[in-house]
Amino acid sequence: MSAHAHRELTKNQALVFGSLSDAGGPLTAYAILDLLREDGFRAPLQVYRALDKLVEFGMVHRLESLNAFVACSHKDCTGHGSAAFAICEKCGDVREFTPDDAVGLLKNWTESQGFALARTTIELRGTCKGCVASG
Amino acid sequence: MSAHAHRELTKNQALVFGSLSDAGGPLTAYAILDLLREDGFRAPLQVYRALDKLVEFGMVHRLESLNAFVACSHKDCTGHGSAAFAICEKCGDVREFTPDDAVGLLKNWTESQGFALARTTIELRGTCKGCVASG
DNA sequence: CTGTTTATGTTATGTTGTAACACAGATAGC
DNA sequence: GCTATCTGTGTTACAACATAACATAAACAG
Repeated sequence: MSAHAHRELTKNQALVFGSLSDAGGPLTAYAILDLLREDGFRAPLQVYRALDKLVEFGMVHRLESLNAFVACSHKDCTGHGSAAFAICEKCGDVREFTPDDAVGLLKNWTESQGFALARTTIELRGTCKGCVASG
Repeated sequence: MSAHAHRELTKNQALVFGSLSDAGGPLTAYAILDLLREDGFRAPLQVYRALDKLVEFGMVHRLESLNAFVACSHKDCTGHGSAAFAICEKCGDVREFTPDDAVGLLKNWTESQGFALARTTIELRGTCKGCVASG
């Protein structure tokens, strides 16, 4: 059982996380809302409030450059290092990875500047291997 | 004379770039629109179209996590490496820097995956030196 | 001088995200 | 039991960010 399940999610949080897990890729908040209308969701705030908590828990990541959200691909997201994302602009696939070496260098820079780092956003846009091959 | 000026900007592009340069920090498209109403701007598209070109030219960067835009801090932006940004959540200050070492490691990862990298987004959130000291 | 490309102006609309207020359920302390 | 508080929820309305579609004009190559 994944560490995610250790946390007691509320009903709405579980529904939203389930949508993202089932999707296997990024969804916008409004896409989630549409998926959950049959479960009683009526308004964007129901989605955004659940997403806020899930992001806080580390179970969901926000993709700033897509205005979308994705379930963390790790079994246990809490406490892992900063995530990065490779986003294919052809097929929309998103690969999460953890570039500890690159993040370490960025941390070195922030420390040298006296900048107290709270959160990193690293998003790489391009074309994935499959789409390069077929395109 | 900076390399930026080498390029012949259209009237709207020059107005938008001037706003961002004068601001010395990030502005949203609608903030730019309000600044330029006295110059005849009436609609968001006038701003977005100019921003699209300025970003394409490398003279302006988009900050994905702020939905805002900032003039490149380099004299000659064309052709320089990928930029990164340290964004202070207290005072809103944005520092642009060029972490070639970290970007190099990210490129190594993409190459090992067969991912054709087109563009990197690196945005660091936290508290700048001044705000750490005063807070 | 005509076809093409690029920039522009304008209206309307689409997409993403929050404010404000009301209510329900759990629970800790008296 | 009772009430204070905290968290989650439901709903309406709205704010903020971005683009579609269509029309006009200026620049320029052939």
